[in-house]
Amino acid sequence: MNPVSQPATVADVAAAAGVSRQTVSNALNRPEIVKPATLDRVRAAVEELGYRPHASARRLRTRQSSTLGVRLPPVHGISGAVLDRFLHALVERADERGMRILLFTATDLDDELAHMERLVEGSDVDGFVLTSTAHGDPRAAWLGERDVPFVTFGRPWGVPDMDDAPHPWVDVDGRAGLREATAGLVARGRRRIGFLGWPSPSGQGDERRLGWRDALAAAGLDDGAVPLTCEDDVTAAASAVTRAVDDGAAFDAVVCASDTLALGARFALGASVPVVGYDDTPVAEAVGISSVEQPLDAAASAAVELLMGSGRSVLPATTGHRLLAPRVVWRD
Amino acid sequence: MNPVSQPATVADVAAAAGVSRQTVSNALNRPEIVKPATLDRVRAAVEELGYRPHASARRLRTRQSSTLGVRLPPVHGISGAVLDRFLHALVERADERGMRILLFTATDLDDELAHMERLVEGSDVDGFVLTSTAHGDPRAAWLGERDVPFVTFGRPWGVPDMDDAPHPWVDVDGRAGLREATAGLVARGRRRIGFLGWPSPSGQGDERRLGWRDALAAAGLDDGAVPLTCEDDVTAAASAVTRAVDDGAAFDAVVCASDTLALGARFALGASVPVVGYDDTPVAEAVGISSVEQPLDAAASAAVELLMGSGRSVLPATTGHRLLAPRVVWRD
DNA sequence: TTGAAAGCGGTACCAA
DNA sequence: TTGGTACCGCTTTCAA
Repeated sequence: MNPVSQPATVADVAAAAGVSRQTVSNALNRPEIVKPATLDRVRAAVEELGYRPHASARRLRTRQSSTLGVRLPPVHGISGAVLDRFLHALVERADERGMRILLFTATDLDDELAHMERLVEGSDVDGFVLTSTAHGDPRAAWLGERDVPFVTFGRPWGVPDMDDAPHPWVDVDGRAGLREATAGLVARGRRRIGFLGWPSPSGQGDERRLGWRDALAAAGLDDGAVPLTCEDDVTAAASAVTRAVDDGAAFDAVVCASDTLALGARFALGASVPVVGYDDTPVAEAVGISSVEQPLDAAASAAVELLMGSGRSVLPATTGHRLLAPRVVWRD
Repeated sequence: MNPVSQPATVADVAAAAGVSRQTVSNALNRPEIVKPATLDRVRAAVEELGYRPHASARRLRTRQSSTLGVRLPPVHGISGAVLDRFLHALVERADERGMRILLFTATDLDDELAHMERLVEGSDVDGFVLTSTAHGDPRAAWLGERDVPFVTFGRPWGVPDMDDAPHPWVDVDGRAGLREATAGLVARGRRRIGFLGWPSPSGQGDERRLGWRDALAAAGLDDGAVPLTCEDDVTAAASAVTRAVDDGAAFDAVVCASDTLALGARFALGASVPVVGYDDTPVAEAVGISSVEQPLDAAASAAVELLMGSGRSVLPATTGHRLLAPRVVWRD
């Protein structure tokens, strides 16, 4: 294998193996229809010449890009690591199926649509993995009209029946996560467990609050429990908690809708009052705050599965969804 | 423009405009050699048919993938946001030059080489942007041997003369950053400014420590100033600082090699002693710690420029480098 | 099971 | 300035 010469083509391999180009192609793509002896010869030639199929040539012919488009969202804040880890897992899971991840960015929804249009019409991608969708998301409509396969990481908040959503989605069950977190605190002897979340309406935030309520109700502790809310900001969170305490609230634990909020709560309450955050970001780990960890690897797997079934190419637009259970990482 | 019919090809456009396929191609790629009237007809036809060039077909013919490969590094703790923001900027800057970013992951260096080999040999990428290189990095050698263009974000630590490195690189001048941070503290009246960094040898860490020393020396404050070191971990950092204080150190400020360390220092010293971190991660912002911010957008621009010059295609392996000055984000 | 030929959608080259 | 033709590397179709 000579690293400096021209890359080998099927023709070179065919010549070396003493077969036709077609047989080489078959040997690579449908080995079961090629006679074993021939297969061996071809494989030896491939090895010897260091042959690799030319991706663009194959894509031109097969009309498949074997590529998924993913938008890299603009801001990230403290929870940016979540998308990061999801993306990492996605690249790996996609790679296992012979798919690659192409990134794009956009300044706003219009710009994003324009980018997606370019990618689709240039046959650069076979589909998309979108993050965070809201009701009436124009991207979903646009893709749906054109039968471009896609899956969202995040429920399509606002559709009447999420079990019958217009497109496939994967999400993490934040309600279950906060239920588990709250129940865990109850099991640790806590009785006055507060919740700090975002102002309603907020799809994920409201779900998480419900999980807290579920657990309180199950433990018979929900008398007069009032959720606190503030923007997703450490300082705002600390103020909100401090204010509540000044007003007479006596928390012996707080569960939060995010690690940002949890960090604020921790600052307000000190280390003696356990706090549970959400997303298990590096900050939570660094500071020693318990947190609800999203199963991002499983989410990536599910996204790929919804898009590709069990095969190696993207299926025509499908439906279906997966709601994955997170787990609490305790750091007590 | 009918969204459901088959995508238009050059032949369709040519027929509609009453010209040859070649003229269509020229109109798109070298409009200056086409007669204005013809150009208009072609453009009208393109518009009407909603024509988009097929990216793979073009790439097959031109033998350019117009794609750069970027490895998504595995985990990245609290400073993961840095790479995230760099990546975001890179996608944007690359897009402006008609380049796209393809991601790959790898479990270790061997795996990474294998991935890179696949991408290069399948003509999937024209080059790479690598993050964090060390002396004798096998990737650099491998790419160099094959004349695959690449640029690293991070200096090639360990080469004898970085101004004459074997490959182009972009980096941020951490020494200047810590110099500025330390000088800023001096200007704010601080006199006993400590440094908390990583154990030597550490390319970036050692540079940052030098910046601290530079500023102390310039202010005549370097008598007996001893740097503290520990692993990049909040708890370890807090312990290291606490231990130093117990041993008699009387810091009235501390500059750190990372936000992680800064967070630990803040925990150990409280908010009354100013602390400066590095990377300006969301955590620093959230907690209100000053921090040295890397100019990631400029770094991405520089990376693209080193790879592509001012044109729209990747140049053959070049050399050259850019050392960018960071700035301190003060949060006092 | 293997081979020959056609074509995927563009662009390079050269002649008109 | 424009058009004709070959051809990039691969896979599909059809015949042998």
